[in-house]
Amino acid sequence: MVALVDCNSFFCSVEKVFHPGLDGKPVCVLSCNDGCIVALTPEAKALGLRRGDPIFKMRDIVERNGVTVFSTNMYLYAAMSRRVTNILRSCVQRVENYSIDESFCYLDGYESRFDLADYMRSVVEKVRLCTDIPVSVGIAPSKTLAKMGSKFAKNYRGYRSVCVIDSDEKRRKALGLFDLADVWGVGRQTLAKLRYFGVTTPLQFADKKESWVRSRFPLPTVQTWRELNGIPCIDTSERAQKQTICTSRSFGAMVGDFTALRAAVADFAASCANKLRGQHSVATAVTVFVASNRFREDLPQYANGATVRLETPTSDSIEITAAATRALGAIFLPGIHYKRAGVVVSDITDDGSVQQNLFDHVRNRPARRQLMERIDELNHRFGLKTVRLVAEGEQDQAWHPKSEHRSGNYLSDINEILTIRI
DNA sequence: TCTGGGGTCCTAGGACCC
DNA sequence: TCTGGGGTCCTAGGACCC
Repeated sequence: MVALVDCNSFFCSVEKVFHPGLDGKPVCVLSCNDGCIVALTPEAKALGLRRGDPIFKMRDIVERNGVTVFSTNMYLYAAMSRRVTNILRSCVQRVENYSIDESFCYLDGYESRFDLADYMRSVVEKVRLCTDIPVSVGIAPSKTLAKMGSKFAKNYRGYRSVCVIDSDEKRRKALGLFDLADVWGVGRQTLAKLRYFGVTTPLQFADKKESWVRSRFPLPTVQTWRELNGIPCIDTSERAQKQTICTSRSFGAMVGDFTALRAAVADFAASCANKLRGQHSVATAVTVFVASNRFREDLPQYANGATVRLETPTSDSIEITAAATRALGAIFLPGIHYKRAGVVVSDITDDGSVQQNLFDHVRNRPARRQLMERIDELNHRFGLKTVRLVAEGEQDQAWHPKSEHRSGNYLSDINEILTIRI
């Protein structure tokens, strides 16, 4: 049996930990650039707000009902996520952190010693006690069923935060009640195709013959079918290294000037290089993409991308930024109001197995590597971008995303630690 | 005025090999 | 009359996830 532990309205729950008094109140967390709603409490949902709504269109509802709005603060959420995962690891031998707010706990061997529901309820209690984050748990023979269980646990108080699907009867009952669109692995396209074939509930889908599914759907959908029938077959183990790394942003204000756009791209490129070093990788391809504001029909539209290949795989900020700047030069058009840009590094390999290049234009790689290490150390100690390339420009630029309601980095920055007045 | 960011995996089709 | 069979690798795009 496997348990899926899911944090309820995670980003909002984190904000509520540090803003007591918001319990039972409508709270929203926004996307980068204060654009859309990405997380909201049930109270906010009840007002008609939805995940994905642009916040400027919802100003009326927000102001009339006193909805508390936060800018996204990923450092804070990531720090809290690590705390939750650590507690799970202290309770269950094998824990796989699946996303920032979800972990799978493998319960093999636990059923002989514990009642699984009781045991996981004690884990929920421990998480609550140590972090004040509410979580919901689904326990089932497969991950897809466990995820389904966690949704039942979240939506019905009777389960007391833990829903177990451990018999065929419970499985069929759950499949009959659950919304097909909410099944893990069923997206918009698959949903439409299933409906076309007359399948409207997870139960109808699970009751099809495997051969019927195989002949009409791609492999991932077949796996979902197996999982719904209680046969575990989805592997969620994390890769040691990411295969592509991307840094992209929408701009706080539109950018028309090449120098300003170049500064943004340099900033993203340096960030990609930093992420590469963080996982001890090097990349061979650097892609830059830019786009105008697709919502402004009154302005000329433009979107393009270009890839530069490097002769020697690298994680050096200077090289990657230079490559990104070249790629940008190839696609930059004057007269466009750019709203978004990004850098992707790909063709990633381990930094311990780099093929040397006889004609390498970088004369002293070991020294450059040390330079990057020193920069990373300084930035870790004194804050991100304390030491940066001149190409990245000043730290206060028009393109920087808006973040007008950000709470402090209470868990990671001594200067932003919570102040309590007694 | 204002609309997110970062990933993985699968598949079909083309290029190429003998 | 009649025009093969079997494979690999790469890439772009689609679908899905959080």
